[in-house]
Amino acid sequence: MNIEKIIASKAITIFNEIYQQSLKYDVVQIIKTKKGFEGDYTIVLFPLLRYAKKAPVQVGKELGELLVQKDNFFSDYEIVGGYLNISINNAFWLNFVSEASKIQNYGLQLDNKEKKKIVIEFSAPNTNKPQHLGHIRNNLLGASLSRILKANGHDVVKVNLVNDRGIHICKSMLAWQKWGENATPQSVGKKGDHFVGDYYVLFNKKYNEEIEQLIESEGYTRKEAEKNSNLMLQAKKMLKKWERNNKKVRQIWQTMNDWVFEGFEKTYADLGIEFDKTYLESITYLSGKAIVLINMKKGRVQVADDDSIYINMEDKGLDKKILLRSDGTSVYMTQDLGTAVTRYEDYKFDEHIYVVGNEQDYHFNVLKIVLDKFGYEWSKDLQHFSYGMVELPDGKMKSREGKVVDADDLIAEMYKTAKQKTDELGKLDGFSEEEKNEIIRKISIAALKYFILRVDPKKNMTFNPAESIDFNGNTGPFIQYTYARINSILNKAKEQSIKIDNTILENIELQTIEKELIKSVFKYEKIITEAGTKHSPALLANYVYNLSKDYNRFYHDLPILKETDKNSKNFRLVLSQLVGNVIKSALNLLGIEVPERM
RNA sequence: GGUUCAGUAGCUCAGCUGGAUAGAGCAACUGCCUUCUAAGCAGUAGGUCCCAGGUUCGAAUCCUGGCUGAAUCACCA
Repeated sequence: MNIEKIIASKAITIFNEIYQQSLKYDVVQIIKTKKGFEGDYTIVLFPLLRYAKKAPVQVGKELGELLVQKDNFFSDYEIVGGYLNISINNAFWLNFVSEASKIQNYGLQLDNKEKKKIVIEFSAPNTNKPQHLGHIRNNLLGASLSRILKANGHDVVKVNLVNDRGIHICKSMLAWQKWGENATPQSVGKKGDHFVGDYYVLFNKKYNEEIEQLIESEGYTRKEAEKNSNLMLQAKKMLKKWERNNKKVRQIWQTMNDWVFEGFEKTYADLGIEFDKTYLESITYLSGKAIVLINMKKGRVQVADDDSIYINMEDKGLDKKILLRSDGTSVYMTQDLGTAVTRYEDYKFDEHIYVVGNEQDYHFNVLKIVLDKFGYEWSKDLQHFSYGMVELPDGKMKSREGKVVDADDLIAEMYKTAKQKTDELGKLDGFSEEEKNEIIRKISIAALKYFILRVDPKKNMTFNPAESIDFNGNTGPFIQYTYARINSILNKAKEQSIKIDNTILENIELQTIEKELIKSVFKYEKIITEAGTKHSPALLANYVYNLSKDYNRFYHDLPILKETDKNSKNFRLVLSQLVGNVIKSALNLLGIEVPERM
């Protein structure tokens, strides 16, 4: 229900009557009444003045008077400056609480008439190193957006694309072969992805040493040294062998990738991330090449002097783009062409969302253009959900320099801090070790997820480790705590065998704080829609934080179980239950679980 | 150099489809636990909303120009 529209249309009907005009309702601007003023919604009078040809106060008075008089939807009005603040009848708010509390999944819009089939790709890790903070943002945004789109009634397919082939994996493989002495993750007691990642780092270390040494002893320039690096040549050779299906190379590749997948599985489980389908680039990478060759026959791509194949996009204001290297091998773009076409054949999607960092804005722009030039009319349905980088307080993360925040380390660190904090506060005394651990796990993951999701996705964000483990204020645990409090009240009500009746009497008097809280709940539907269309979990995160703040104020200022008036007590219990459900639902859309106690 | 995005309190962020006195949290200071969970609530202090013009009754929000930062610009993924 769009209440602003309803108010606007009521107001315009009256306005036209008074001033003999025939304005459309969208001339009227309805905004929420600012805090500190009496009223629920505000009609901005300025735009109406030229039609009424009267002073603002006059117009406001005439309009307000008739609105309240003719329509019992409104209960009162007040004019401040050029603003007409109107109050909506309490019965409306009470009725809303009553109705919303009866709906199973209040807020979710599951019967969308414009239901779309949406494929969403996220995560897309490389198998040469463990995931870091950047991946976490990607995973969380992708998972949350999927849930939000589902809540908007769409049919969502979550896919992962694992980049499991290429020169970077060969580097790890080569390093392991040379210096690994047949060690395995089990033999050294290390998580598989970290184990393999260590060899990637080792390769780069030895490679850099070699470069320095070549520059010194042979007098090469850096470029020449890089070209002549023995290690790099061996890695390239290994890649060629891989492509030719060399048995030995394939075997090492398979073994090492399996280790990495095992590690990833654990990280995904910790983060609560799941996929409907996982694509492997080692399987799909060839299909792009075929597409390029077909389009060469159709004259849509050009061949350069050195036999490389490129496409000309000068008509789109862009440059040329290489699609096949001079040696005939695929580039990144070629692979994405292939996967896009495969995806479309697999799902016939109405929309395809790529959750990928904004460093690749240009790439996805080009991808769409190339597919369009190749005649795929669905290229217009590809969307790049572009999010900003995660930076550390002292600058950017650099994986080659080892200056990264590792995902697993971070999760472990958060858990440790949450445990320490919980013990300090003595919050979970009397719980079994198992129950305790489970609650602490939920809290620590919530802190991490909320910290990342509350920031507007398209913006770069700074990750301050010290702040991320804070559990007070604008944090995930604060919201969870609100839920736990509500749950505790409801449990006590149950113990006292109080029956909560959500058929609410319409003559309960509402306190300002109660009304604020109801209005906050009322916004939920709108926020879900907005988060869906704008692709922004941050909207939901900020919403549920504000809702929690409103509830805590209510909880602090007004008695609930101790309220003596039976009707008020019942109403406050119904409202509490409703808020609890909305908090749980909203957090769920962010992929955050709620503890029943904390 | 071109393109895209960003610049709001000491710090991290909201607000941006134009509306009233620009909001939170953290950090600092002050109150409130014999009353439903103090991981809470209330308060004090902290602002040339990067700068300069323009549009408008009205601009943090829209437009233009500048400054600063980030990303990116045909054979790395």
